[in-house]
Amino acid sequence: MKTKTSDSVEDYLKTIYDLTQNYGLATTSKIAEVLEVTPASVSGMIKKLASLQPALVVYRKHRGVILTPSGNKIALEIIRHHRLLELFLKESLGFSWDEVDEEADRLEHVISEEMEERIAQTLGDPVFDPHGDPIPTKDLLMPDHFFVCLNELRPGQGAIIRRVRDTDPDLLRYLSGKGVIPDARLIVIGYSHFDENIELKLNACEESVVLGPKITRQIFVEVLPDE
Amino acid sequence: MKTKTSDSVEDYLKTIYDLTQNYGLATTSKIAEVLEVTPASVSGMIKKLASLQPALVVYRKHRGVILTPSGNKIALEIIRHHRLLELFLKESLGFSWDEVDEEADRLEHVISEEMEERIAQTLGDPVFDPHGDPIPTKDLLMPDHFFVCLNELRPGQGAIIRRVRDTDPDLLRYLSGKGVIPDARLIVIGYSHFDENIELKLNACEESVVLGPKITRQIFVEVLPDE
DNA sequence: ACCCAATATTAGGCTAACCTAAATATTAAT
DNA sequence: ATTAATATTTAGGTTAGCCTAATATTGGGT
Ligand SMILES: [Mn+2]
Ligand SMILES: [Mn+2]
Ligand SMILES: [Mn+2]
Ligand SMILES: [Mn+2]
Repeated sequence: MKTKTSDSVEDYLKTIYDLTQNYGLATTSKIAEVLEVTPASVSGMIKKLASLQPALVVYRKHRGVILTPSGNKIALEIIRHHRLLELFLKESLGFSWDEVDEEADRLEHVISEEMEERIAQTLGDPVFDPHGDPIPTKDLLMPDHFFVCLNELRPGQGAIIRRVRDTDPDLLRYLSGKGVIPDARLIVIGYSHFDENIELKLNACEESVVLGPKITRQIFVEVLPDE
Repeated sequence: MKTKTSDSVEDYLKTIYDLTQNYGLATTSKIAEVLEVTPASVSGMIKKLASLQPALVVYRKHRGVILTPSGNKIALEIIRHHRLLELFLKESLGFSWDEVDEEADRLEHVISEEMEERIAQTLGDPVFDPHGDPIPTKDLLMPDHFFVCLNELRPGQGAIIRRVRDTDPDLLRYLSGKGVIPDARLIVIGYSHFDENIELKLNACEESVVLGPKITRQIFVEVLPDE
């Protein structure tokens, strides 16, 4: 009887998956930063993950780490739990999109496959979480998504917001206060190459909004064809 | 910043609470049996709980253990989580009453007070869990309940099933198969003092049911006045 | 090509929660 | 009151996951 992987191991694998997607590689210090542990702890855990039977990561010292198929599978299981839970907390219990990440981070490790399945059914097998991140399918395939980063748009271009990075709850609250949320339609009306500020007009609001590059790099959109 | 009590400590306190209610005292070996650890482990944990600041239990060696007010409070918090979760899993996600205990045993440690509150609201501040156990109120008062054990009833007496001990999922499945579930109305039609079997007729069913004392001691009812 | 700052690893330790085996206390039966 | 059976505690040890401090590697700037 194979014993469940620990919460810690699951968090490491999930983090390695995310960093690999978003930065190309997962380094010791990035993992440490995300998980709020010391780099020394990460070195130790990585060594362990690499020497498990079967190995969950491939490790080349000082070169960072990548997931093996086994590690990838566990990561996707946890990410599916996490994103389904986020949506469930929002849709069924009325949480707001800035609160769900923290709660899902704890719940993701303890729900059964049975509960995962019932949540997915209740929500109608959803494809995106509240931040626009894709939810891996039941057989653990990550849906493709080809969104453009908002900081690449220029005046005249129209778009629909599809995804906002979910790492900072304060930013999420700030953005929803301005109507910058998934599915919002917008048109870019200004850009300054000095500070990379982008000014945009949301369909739903009167006022225009100016966002700096620190923010626009966290937002991803579907670009609309010219009218 | 006081750090959260561990899952383990929470399970010990919950178990001590339950044993104290149901048996009058919580002994080392009973705790060990419920938590599926060795008595030696329980001795160690109890010693620790008693020496915490503030103490969570009062411990007299070889005499068992009782909760302090602090320990009681934590136990009731976890029991409130557990029972709200059981009902939520049944009502909102379609779990059956024999599945909810196991799932709630894991979830009870990780839900936030915010989530507890939202679940309670969604369910309309319920008073009983799916097995008829009372749910502590938000300010951690355990509602009184005065039910009679089914094994004390005799032919001619009518009753409504109010509570079934939730310790054995197989028994719960067996009983719901026969219609023996909370809120079912029944009348006792037979009793044998040789084997303490009780025969009863449920309003909802044609057939009568015979239950042995091992079962009737797990079932609690509200006795109806004579007609 | 070399050096240094940034990154990463190793060495050594700690704590929580468990275990087994040995010792001891309690209780029930004579 | 003794003793045997049962219940409990103590002693000693393991494992996972973290920490700090010391050491080693890497890679960019000169
Ligand atoms: Mn997590
Ligand atoms: Mn998300
Ligand atoms: Mn539990
Ligand atoms: Mn219950």
